[in-house]
Amino acid sequence: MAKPSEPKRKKRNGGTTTSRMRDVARKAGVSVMTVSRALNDPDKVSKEMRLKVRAVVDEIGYVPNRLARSLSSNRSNLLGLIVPSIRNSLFAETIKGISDVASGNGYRLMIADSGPGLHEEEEAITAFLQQRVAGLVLHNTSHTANAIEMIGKAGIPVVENGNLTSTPLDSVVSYSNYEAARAMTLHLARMGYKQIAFVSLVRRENDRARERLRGYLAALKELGRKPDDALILERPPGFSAGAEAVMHLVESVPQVDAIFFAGDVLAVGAALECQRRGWKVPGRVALASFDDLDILRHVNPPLTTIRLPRYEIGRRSAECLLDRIAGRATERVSLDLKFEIIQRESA
Amino acid sequence: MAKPSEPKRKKRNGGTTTSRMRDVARKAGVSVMTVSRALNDPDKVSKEMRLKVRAVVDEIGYVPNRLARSLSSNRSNLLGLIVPSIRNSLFAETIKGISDVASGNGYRLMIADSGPGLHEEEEAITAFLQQRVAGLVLHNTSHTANAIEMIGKAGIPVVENGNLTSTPLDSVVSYSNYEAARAMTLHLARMGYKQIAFVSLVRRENDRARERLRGYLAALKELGRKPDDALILERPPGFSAGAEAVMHLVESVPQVDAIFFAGDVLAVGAALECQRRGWKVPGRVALASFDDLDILRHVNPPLTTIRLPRYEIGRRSAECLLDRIAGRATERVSLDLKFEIIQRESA
DNA sequence: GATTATTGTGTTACGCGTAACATGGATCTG
DNA sequence: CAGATCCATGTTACGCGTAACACAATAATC
Repeated sequence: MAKPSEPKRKKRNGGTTTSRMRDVARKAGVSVMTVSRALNDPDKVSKEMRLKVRAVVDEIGYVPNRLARSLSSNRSNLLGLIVPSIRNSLFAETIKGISDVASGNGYRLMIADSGPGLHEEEEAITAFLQQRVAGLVLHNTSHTANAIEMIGKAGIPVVENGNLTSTPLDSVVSYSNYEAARAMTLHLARMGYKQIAFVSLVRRENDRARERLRGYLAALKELGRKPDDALILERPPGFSAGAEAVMHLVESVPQVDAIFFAGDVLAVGAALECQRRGWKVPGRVALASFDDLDILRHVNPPLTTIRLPRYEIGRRSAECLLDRIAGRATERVSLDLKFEIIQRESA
Repeated sequence: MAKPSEPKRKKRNGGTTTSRMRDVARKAGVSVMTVSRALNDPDKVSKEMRLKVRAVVDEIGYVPNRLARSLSSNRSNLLGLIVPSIRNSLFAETIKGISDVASGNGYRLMIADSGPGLHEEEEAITAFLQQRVAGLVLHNTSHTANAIEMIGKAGIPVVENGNLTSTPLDSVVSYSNYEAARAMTLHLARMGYKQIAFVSLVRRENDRARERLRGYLAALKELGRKPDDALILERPPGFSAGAEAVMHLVESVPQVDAIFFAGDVLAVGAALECQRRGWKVPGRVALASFDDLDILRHVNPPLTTIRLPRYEIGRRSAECLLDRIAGRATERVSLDLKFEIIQRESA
């Protein structure tokens, strides 16, 4: 009987008092452990216990505390995702893929926008490790030394998915930017284009853009053509930059007959600009794009592009992470989800 | 001397061992409390302590455990955001606004995609409350009864930002979908259009779309016009649906002279479709859009639309939340960030 | 029917930090 | 110089759960 009276709680913020597992236990007349089991491992308790506990939980509106659970069990249900730009709709598909798998398995997704910089990525990684995420998805495939070390120490699985890097931190689920750019360049050459320009995002600190340029250059080499600096541009993201780039190229290098926009929505901006000016595509200049944006099919003419399995990349990345977290898989994965050239009318 | 030997740790997952504050304390020859203070409240410790602790932290690569901190202090640094569709680029700006403010203040953002359903939103809310988020941003302004009750019990600040609802759960930072749709409809009427069609997303479970329809109908009423069911459509999101809608309207109701696309990228799809078919815009039919997508400026002709302060909504939502969390503000906020009609060539 | 497994529940000891209070010395105060 | 005040640090007691083990009651085994 002389049960030591409940220790008073450390402190509580003002009015509202969230109920604890202990409150459920008391009300149901069982131990907290039984409540814990009834909620998280129902097979371990008898049916009547399960029902009684559930009833009390519903009655008092108990919301389990994941923080405490994670701390105690040393397992969190958080996944971290870091993308260079949340604004960029290209990532939306991948995010959705990750999000679907995560929430379908009881995991929650934290998203950080690192901007283009590696240092900001490191900060985001630090923050996520502090939250003790169970796994990380990184879009970048290059990182600061510090970031690499921290991730190594943390011992959590990581999937990179911006490029099929040959030197992943851990696992990689992606496609080859190099091969894709190379394939498109060769494709354009096969279509008969002689002067193929290449426009990408700014390549500094952007390994995808660099890989694409490598692929373009490799294709030129295979074709026995010399790269021409005047045909290689980099531009900030956005429609306007694409519009500007096509104007610039057509005017400054009149013999250009095809432009390969290797990133962002540049190609769309270019296509719309051509249309506005009444330039025939591909008559005046052919256009090709890199990303499988829905809108590419709807502009006039529809744009030749590369279809990338972005949703699938998200899905498989998350699955890979969860497999590793659950211990179902222990090997690093290097998964090439390929790409596909979609031939439409613009080139 | 007879210090009771370190209790062995409960359990550790295999190889990697994350260091604890205790390890830092031992190595620095101070108490854990001093370490805690040196890291979180530097003014409370002497300069030499601060430096010594920092040095040890760097040396052993200690990563503070936010889970433990949050649990112990009863304060988390997590914000939850629930949007109907992560895929939809409209939300990207708002997400960025929230994300910028959050990470600038040491908060982390968890994002859930609820889909169009209220029930899924409730699930996401539950999950976030389990993580003990410090605040919530909801795009929806209608919720299940259960969700409302849970949020009430949790006692955390909430900002809704999809519509300037007059019956917010707590605070609201948004614009009036009703007023915006009404204003655009009146604007189109002033431009001389007589038969103005209205196309929105599916209105069931989408209060924004319903509000916009209300605004459209209110404007018609003010104009002394009778709504015509044949001129009111709902469509799924996407370019194709917009393209289909414009064709459908022009063919089934030949006298239509303007179409107000009140949602998603429908208007863009419609504009591109008109262009493909060589229909003059606004000659054959005028087009107007609801959202301030960058691309609207680039299609031909540029689309008349409504500019919404989406980034600002995100930013102010997050600020409002943080003010409430920090106790800097205790009052509910109802902030109307307005909208602006952008007159371009399509109408 | 005694012995061994199985099942259901409770007990104890943490997980990793922070709040609140305690302590000892330096500084101020009149 | 006694007493009040401050400052830097330590001690204790939790926050809210789970892991691991203990234990009693039931079921399976021969």
